This record gives sequence, structure tokens and C-alpha cells, in this order.
Amino acid sequence: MAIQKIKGTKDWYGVELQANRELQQWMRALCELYGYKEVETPEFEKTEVFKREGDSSDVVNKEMYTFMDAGNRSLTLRPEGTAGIMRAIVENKLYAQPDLPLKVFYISSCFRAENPQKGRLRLFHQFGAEALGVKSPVLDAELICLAKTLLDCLEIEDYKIVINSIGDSESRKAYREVLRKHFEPVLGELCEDCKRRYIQNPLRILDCKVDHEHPALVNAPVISQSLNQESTDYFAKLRETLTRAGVEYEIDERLVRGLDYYTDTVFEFLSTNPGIGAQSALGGGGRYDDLLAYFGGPAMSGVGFGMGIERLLIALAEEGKQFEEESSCDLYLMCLDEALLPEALALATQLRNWRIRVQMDFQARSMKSQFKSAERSGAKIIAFYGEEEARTGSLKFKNVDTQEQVTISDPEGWIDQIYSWLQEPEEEEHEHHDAHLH
RNA sequence: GCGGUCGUGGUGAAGUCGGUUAACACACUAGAUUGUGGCUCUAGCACUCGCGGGUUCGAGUCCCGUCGAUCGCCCCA
Repeated sequence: MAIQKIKGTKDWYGVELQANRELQQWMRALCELYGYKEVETPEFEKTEVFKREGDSSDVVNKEMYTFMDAGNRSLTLRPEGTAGIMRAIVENKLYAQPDLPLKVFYISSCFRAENPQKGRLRLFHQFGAEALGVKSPVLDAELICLAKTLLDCLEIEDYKIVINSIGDSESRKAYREVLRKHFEPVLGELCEDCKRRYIQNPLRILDCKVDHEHPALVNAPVISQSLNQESTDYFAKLRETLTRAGVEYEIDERLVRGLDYYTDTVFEFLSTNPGIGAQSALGGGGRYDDLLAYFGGPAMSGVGFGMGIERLLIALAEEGKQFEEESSCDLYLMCLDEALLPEALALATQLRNWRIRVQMDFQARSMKSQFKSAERSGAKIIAFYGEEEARTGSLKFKNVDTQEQVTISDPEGWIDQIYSWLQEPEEEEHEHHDAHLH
């Protein structure tokens, strides 16, 4: 059997690749607008970059591609963007700059050993931004604005923003205990998953789908009651700032996120389109107070978010937003005699030197076949090169839309003719291949 | 990692209780039409049904395994 790609990976080509690139252009353009600079870090790092002491998240504990190199060092393919960025910031002392916050962004591939499904691949792409060195709810809000603006620019409409505060690590620890106490009496009535969550991470019981209606869940204490004054004020300020910025959001007291390093602010961008599948989070992020220090940097607080590029693509497709396949050819050169092929290539090269996108036939096939190829290429102009033209040192041009034909012997004249035809905007739609995203 | 569904050409797919030549459509190639396409007509286009094994006189059809896709769980972007 033919060799197949690895499960959960994807080959990119055609319109989908084009759509992906277009997305990335928007990301870079917006980050420039917001003053975030691009950073690129290696695809793999020492395992301890991602795996930190006491980390309970699945992403880190069971979904990493970890292997030993020849020197018996444990290396890991990055499962998320933030950790590598933190390491790079510390290693290169990027934090040592007069103007804080330090604002960076990345577009990178990530690897997670999960079972694939819609919106979840083993090798996927994340766009993320991080801002370090200033702890302010206003900065949290800026990041949310950046992510929101991206979705708006892409014309994604079916989404909502949910936010929450999970407080500092002490508040969270306290809340965990409150929850354990709350659920202890009814533990026997909860599902198997919840019994496990009770031990591992009681916060997760809150968004259980099975026990959703259990009175103990409905009446569960909310985290806001466990927050200290500082965190409560911080969250209030964030809400105020978002409202002032015209950002609509919901508060979800049950929003807890999968990575362990978050403190205070957490947020998610959820697609509300029914076609998105079970993996409806387009992006998410939050504040982290202790991450930079973990890597040996100063005790700087940061905020960041990540967005799944593939998920954005799915959301766009599900909302019926299509990318049009661009024509990649201006002129199709028809060569009518096999003996003239070398000369035809010379002509094509000459035209290409004038920045005209030329495709040509390499087999001197029948005119009919060449016309078909020309049509498929999307070229607005066809140039004929056969015995007659070779004899007179000329080229015959045909305007595909108007059927107009002229024979021109002077190369300067060729260029003038081609440019004049190409610059005329053709109103009539000439078979624009509607490009679906999948 | 676990569970459901699925796997036939370049594409969409038909294939009846296992029965011998794998339908149909689109696309593609060639010709009708030897320097002007998009219409029409004609012809061609799957030594083989994801892969491996088994049952059988006979398997695309049944069984087992495996790989992959898809949907969901867990979890996450």
C-alpha cells in the first residue's frame, strides 16, 4: 500500500493553503497595528520547558510527543506556544527593555498526541500573542480586543467571548477545598468521571455534561466567592474596560482552562456555529503571574492567548465564507510545433522578465487541448507561436474575453498590448472557481 | 487512550439472498474538426474494491486483524 501520512496530520495545498496564508497575513497585519512583534522559537525544546513540577493538565501529562536524543536528553515537540516563548524571552533577555509591556506574537505548529476529530489534529497551527511586564486588566482587555478584531476582520460572526477570573493560586486552592467539601456528601451520586475529577481537579466537575442537572452542581459555590479582594477588584476593572471598549462578553463562572499556569483572568472565544463540532473553542487564554520566573526570568506577570488556525478555517467554512481561488496566470503561450518548443521557452522567459505570469505547453499538443489548458489556467491572454510566427518573428495574441486578435512583431509592442489587456478590468465574471474550504 | 459509523477510479458514487464483464455521472485523453477552445457525437479511461489473513467451488459483498477517515467521550486551539 502507498505510504500514508501520519494520523492527525494534514497536507496543505490549493485553496485551503491559500486561505491559511490569508489568515496569517491578517494576523501579522493586526499584530503590527497593535504593536506586537513576531517571535519564532524551535519546534522542539527540552522537555522541562513544557513539563513543570506539579502540572496536572492533560496537555502536558499525556499528550506530549517526548523522545530521547542521542545524548539521552529528553526533548519534546511543543504542545503549545506560550512556554517556548517564555523560555526565549528569558534566554535572550527580551524583557530587559525600557518600554513595558513587552508584546510578542507567534504563528507556529504545535503537536499533541490526541485522537483526532473535527477541529483537532495532532499537528496543528496556533496563532498567539503575549504581553509581559505589566499587570493590568487594561492590558488583558487589549489582548481580548486584538483577538476579537481578528475574528471581525475575518468576518467570523458566530462567536461569543466568555471570561472569568480564577484568582491567584491561593484563591484557587481555597476554592478547590470549598468544592471538595461541597461535593463530598453526594460523591456517590456523581458519574465515574466526576469521581475521578473530584480527586484530580474538582473545578472540572462543574462543566460535566452527565451530571449537568444534579442539584449539587446547580447549587455549587462559585469561584467569585472564593476570590480575595485584589482579584475581585481586578476582575471588576477588566469587565469595566471591556465594556468601555465596546466588547460584548459573557461571564462564565465555570470557565477554567486546561493549562495550569493561569491566574486571575481567563477567557475563551467560542464558536456558536452548530457546524463547528465538539471542539468549539476558537481560541483562549489568560493571565499568568509566575511563568516567566519559572524560566529564571524576573517575576513578571503576563497575559496571552492562542487561537487554532485550523479551527478558524472550519468556522469560516461552516459560516459559508469562501476563499476565491486566485488566477495564477496572465498569459498562456500556445506552441504549435514541437521543433519550436525551445524558442517558445525563450519567449516565455522574455515575457516573464516583464513580470507577466506565463504558462506554456511543453508538448505541442493539439490546439484543442491547449485551449483547454489555457482556459483552466485562467489566463486572460493567449499567445500563439507556430510556423507563421516563427517565420515572421512575431506573436499572435488573443484576448480571451473579447476574442480580439492581433499579430505583433515588435517585442515592445507585445508588452504594450499585454499590459493594456491585463489592466482593463473585466466586469463579466469569467468562471471564478468558487473555492470551498474543504 | 475509549466508543459509534465508514473505506469501491482523478471526483461523486451504484453494487440486491456472496455468483463470475465493477453501473451511472462529472472530470480527463484522443478523434470527428491536420492554425482557433468552451456545444454535439464517437472511442478510451479500476488485471480490481484501504491493507493483511480467514470462511467458501466462488468474496467488493461474510468473519478476524490492521491502517486510515469521520463523529463523540476525555481533554483542548
